[in-house]
Amino acid sequence: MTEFKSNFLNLMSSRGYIHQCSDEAGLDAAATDGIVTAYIGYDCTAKSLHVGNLISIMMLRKLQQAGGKPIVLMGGGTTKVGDPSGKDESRQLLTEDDIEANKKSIQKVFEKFLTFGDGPTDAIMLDNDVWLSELNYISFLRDYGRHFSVNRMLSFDSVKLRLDREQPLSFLEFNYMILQAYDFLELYRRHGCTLQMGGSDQWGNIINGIELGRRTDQAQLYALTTELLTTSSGAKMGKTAQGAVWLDADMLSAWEYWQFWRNTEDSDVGRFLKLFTECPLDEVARLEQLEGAELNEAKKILATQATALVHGEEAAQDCLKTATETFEAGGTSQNLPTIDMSAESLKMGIGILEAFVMAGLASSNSEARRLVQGGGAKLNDATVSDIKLQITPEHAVNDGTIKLSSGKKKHVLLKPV
RNA sequence: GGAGGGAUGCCCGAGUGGCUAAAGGGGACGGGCUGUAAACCCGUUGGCUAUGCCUACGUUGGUUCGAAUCCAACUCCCUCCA
Repeated sequence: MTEFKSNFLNLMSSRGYIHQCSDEAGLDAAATDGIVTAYIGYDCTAKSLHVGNLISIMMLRKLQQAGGKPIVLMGGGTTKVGDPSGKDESRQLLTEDDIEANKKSIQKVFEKFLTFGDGPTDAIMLDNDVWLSELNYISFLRDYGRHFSVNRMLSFDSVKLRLDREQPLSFLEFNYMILQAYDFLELYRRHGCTLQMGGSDQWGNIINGIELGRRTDQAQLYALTTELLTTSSGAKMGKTAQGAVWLDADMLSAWEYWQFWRNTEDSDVGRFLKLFTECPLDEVARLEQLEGAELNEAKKILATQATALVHGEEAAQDCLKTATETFEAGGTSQNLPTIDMSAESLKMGIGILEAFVMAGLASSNSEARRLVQGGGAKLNDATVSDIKLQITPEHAVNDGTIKLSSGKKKHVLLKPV
């Protein structure tokens, strides 16, 4: 590991964020001499960011901790174009209304990680739609288009991938990298932003921005990327059965979020503690050394700290408590996800299959039936063997709730009201 | 505008008249082993008021006792030419 002079790069390096840097020495010097202003751009393609975006959010947080100024750039404009990087086919174009709604919803997350304000190192949030939608086609081409060589653009991975696979790449998407390069220049001019960070898939786009800045403004800009995050077994981070691991509590509960981290693979624990928690490095080193089942302690710390950042300390502690009660004491915690049901219909008797669907543990009666037949369905911790079983008020235990489980990990309480 | 190729289940992909709710793989879910891990092994994987019924191979019609498979028109996509 290289030793840096600046707090910023030392922090980034020691916690494993750095994959590639365009000019380590130059950036190190800049970060030592003054406040570095850096930005990361976020697409507005979904209502919430997910775990895959988390590493970059953490980078902005670390930047601020190390005395830099973070800029969160919402891609209100670039989302209208669509980033071809890493996708082998075009996405459906989103409407402007959708983009606007997504943008509003995404913004909330950042307030948990960054301090916004007017001070020199306070974070600011911008939307590139402000300048991109103002552009005049001809003058833009003459002022900036001439700095881009199509020959070179064709060699970029994001483009090459499509061409090699003979997948379509529209001219619209082809322009994405130019717009992203222009963003960097615009942020340099408006806010003195000299560093763009992002995942390694953004490297080409970032370098384009650096080049453009040098050619038009003789600016010295920098790129810093992280490894694209995968688990040790190679799976992309952030995808689970239900879909992405969202950061928004409305889309994924704190409990599920905690469980996601709790189920981290052994070999990822140390790496994730460094990237996704504020756990001191010597403590991480100690936790990493744990063997076998003891490593579960480290996973709980990982889960609780990571959850605290997104959902708050209190929610994280609740999750830890719930998990301990449920998995270690083998009991039933009242903090498990609870679904209300009608007490009236319970009196009439509710079919076990219907109950599993109601609890969200199965998407159809047939799926619930298969779950029962496969021996994975439990009612109050007892395996259900009869698909015709009727649930009645007599099944309500522990405070009048009924516990349904799918497999060992997923539990839901039904509460008659 | 011309010539050719394509559209199949969550995804990839086989299937060219009945044996097809549709091979195979991936993913996912459940079980086993374990530590709420990984790897590995086994099972499941359209829906329903269920020994039956309904829906489904781009859309709409047609041929046929019978169509994912044959025919026609249409929609969308790709490649090459202009």
